Amino acid sequence: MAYHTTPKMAKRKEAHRARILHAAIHLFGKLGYHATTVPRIVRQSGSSIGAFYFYFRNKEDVFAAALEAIGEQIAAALNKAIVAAGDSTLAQMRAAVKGLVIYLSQHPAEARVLIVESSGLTSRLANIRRSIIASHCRSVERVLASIPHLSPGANLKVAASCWVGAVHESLYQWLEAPQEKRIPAESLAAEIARFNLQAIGVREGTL
Amino acid sequence: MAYHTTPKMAKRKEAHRARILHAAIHLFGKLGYHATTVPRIVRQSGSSIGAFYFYFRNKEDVFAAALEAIGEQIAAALNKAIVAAGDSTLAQMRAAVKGLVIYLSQHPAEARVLIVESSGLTSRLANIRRSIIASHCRSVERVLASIPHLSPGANLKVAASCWVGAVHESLYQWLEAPQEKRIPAESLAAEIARFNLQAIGVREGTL
Amino acid sequence: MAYHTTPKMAKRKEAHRARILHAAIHLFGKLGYHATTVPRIVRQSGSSIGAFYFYFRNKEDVFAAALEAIGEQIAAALNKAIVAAGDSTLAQMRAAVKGLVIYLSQHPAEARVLIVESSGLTSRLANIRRSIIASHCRSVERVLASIPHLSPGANLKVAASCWVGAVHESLYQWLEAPQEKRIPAESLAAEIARFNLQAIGVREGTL
Amino acid sequence: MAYHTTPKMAKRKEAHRARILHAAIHLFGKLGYHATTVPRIVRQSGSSIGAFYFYFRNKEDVFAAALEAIGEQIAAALNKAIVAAGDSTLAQMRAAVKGLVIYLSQHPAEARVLIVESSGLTSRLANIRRSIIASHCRSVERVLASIPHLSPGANLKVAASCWVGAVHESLYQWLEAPQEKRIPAESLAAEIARFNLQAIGVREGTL
DNA sequence: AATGAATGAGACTTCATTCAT
DNA sequence: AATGAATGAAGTCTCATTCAT
Repeated sequence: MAYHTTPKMAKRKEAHRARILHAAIHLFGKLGYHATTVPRIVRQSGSSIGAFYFYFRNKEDVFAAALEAIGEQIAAALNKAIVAAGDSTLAQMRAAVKGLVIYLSQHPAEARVLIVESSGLTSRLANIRRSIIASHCRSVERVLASIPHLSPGANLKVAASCWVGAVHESLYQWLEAPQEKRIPAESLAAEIARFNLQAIGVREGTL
Repeated sequence: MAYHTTPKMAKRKEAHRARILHAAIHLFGKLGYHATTVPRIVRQSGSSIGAFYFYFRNKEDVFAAALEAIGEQIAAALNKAIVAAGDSTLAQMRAAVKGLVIYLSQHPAEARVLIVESSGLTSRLANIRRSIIASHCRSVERVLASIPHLSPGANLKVAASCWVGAVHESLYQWLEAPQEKRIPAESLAAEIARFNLQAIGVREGTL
Repeated sequence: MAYHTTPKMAKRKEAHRARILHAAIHLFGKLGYHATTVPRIVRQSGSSIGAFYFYFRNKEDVFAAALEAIGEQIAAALNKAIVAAGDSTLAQMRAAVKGLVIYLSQHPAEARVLIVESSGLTSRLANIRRSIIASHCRSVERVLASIPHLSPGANLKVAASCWVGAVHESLYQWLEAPQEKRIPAESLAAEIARFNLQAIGVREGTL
Repeated sequence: MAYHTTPKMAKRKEAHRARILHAAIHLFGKLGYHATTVPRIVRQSGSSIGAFYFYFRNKEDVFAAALEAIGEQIAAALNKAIVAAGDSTLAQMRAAVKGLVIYLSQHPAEARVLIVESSGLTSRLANIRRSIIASHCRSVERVLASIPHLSPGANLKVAASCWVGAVHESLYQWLEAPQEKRIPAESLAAEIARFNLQAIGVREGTL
């Protein structure tokens, strides 16, 4: 009766949890927090209500997990893009904007969860959202601080939030637009990068 | 037959409706759409459930009315600020950003309803929100188009959404911050204006 | 200030009441008791809620009035048909069945109110319905009693209710059928008359 | 994965559903559709609101289920009565009328639901009611068609609806009468049978 | 580890009726 | 006579969560 938790079982467990989480992100992105019901997540993931509450404390908990997973995925995507951009700070900044835009445009459910659906919920979720955004902002702020001559006297915190807001709102509108009216994700990324870089004093062509 | 609808009664009616709408905006801003229940709006406004449903078809309907009222108030505030700024296009742009930021910082409930709480709801509400934002974006776009030499080759639609996004996100974070950590609204406005103007090629000191 | 109730005013009053009652019958017949709301009756009749409650105590009251009016109209129609049929008892019976069927087929709203919609309501309304039906039954019973040799030993009360039930159910089904599937009202009347007359012992061709 | 739905549990489930349905029939018969509220069905059945909506989509749905259950019970009762009557068509017809009357007089709730309370509701319910009645009518029609010499030239559809209407209206009045005023159910059945058989040309004493 | 029947608080909404004008 | 704004009781239904199996 005293089972050992074999590695195989642990893997199955993890897979089951991941399946539920994945379905949840999909539905949260498509329907929003309130329209996504637990039974529906369960149906979509081919799991059961019991299993759902075994792996997650409650509905808020899956949303929190979803948000955190999205935050990590974005951080990873950004890192990869930045590393690939080489040593130039400006190239890295441009790569970061583009990396974020491209990643989110390719993962619309995740993008909607983060940008659209995570506002106006409980304070715990608001906190998680805020900490993800804040972490992005701090990254931007750090880089801005490393090239201080570009925008002397500016409040870097505000600049960083403007930077992030520009990315989010543009993406939001891009995601809401019908597929056939969208410009290519790459062009979108380039435009946003230009706007943000120029806003902090980088001239086109400069590096 | 119809001389029973006196002007005095019509005025009372309008006042009653406005009272409910006002309470609704207050609560939507404080609690969000879902946590704001009809009974609570009724209690807050000192009205009755019956009156609520006499003046509004349903909860979605008050939210729509709130959103539209906010859109109009903002448009009016912007207009006033722009007119007061004189004839210079740049002065007008700076005034517009400042006007919007100042207005929303002084009406936090309205700001939260528009920026934070109006996402992730029904598609009807998403449409109303979108049309308000789109109207702001078009205003920005129009002005950007009037000074084309500043940012040659840029996609004005994207630039406009970046511009609006920068305002919203900064304000969002400002509103979420505890009162004692906030910088003055005027400084916030100035910083955002600087970011946005520089992003479209306007150097500090230029006019 | 002390107005006299002139005859002209009394007539107007009566007309107003009749207009409401007529609209009510129309709607009760089309939608049933519960789906027919007071505001809808008011709108349909071009009256006002206040006027409605001036002329009728409440909703049940209009339904009662409708039922009574229908009862009277039917009684009148029957009388007319019977008188027109001459002195023969059998001819009168046949005329009565036909008169009822024809009348109701030409007044479908009234027919539905009486046959379909007046069941399953309050006990007061059930009583009114019952008394109308009972009055029909008594008429039938009386005639049956006047030709006792035809069905010796039969319980006339039961026979009368069978007779009335035959008329109602056939009409009900006729009314529910789509227009294009209906046989002519005259044929329907003739068939029902034959069924009922034969049931009490009258051979086809006999008079 | 699915070995958790044991037969024992399935049986409990079915019993729970049946308990609710039974309580619903009882109340619909006593109070009618509209006066029967879901909370009341729940209280009567010792169940819970949640369970109610687990087993039935909504109130209309229980009524539909009730109507269908009643239709099946009646069909079964009729079948039994007819089989017990032997091979003679006339004996079968008499047995059918008696079987129906006796069954309904012994199940007054079911009788009221079918005859009294199922009119004037939603179109879905009207359809179910109609299909039950139509099935009775078709049975009658079929038998009538098998003895065509008795009523030459008659419209069998109309005759069948008269036949069924006679049964229903008599029973309706019998059920509405206070217990002490009722004639025995057997007498009622005999009288109705006589009326109906004679209506289609069967003389008393003939077989 | 897994299942899904069961619960009930609480949301939204309707509509008959009243009453100040 | 007439109006229609105002009321609130009461109804239907959803859904996150628990717990016996």
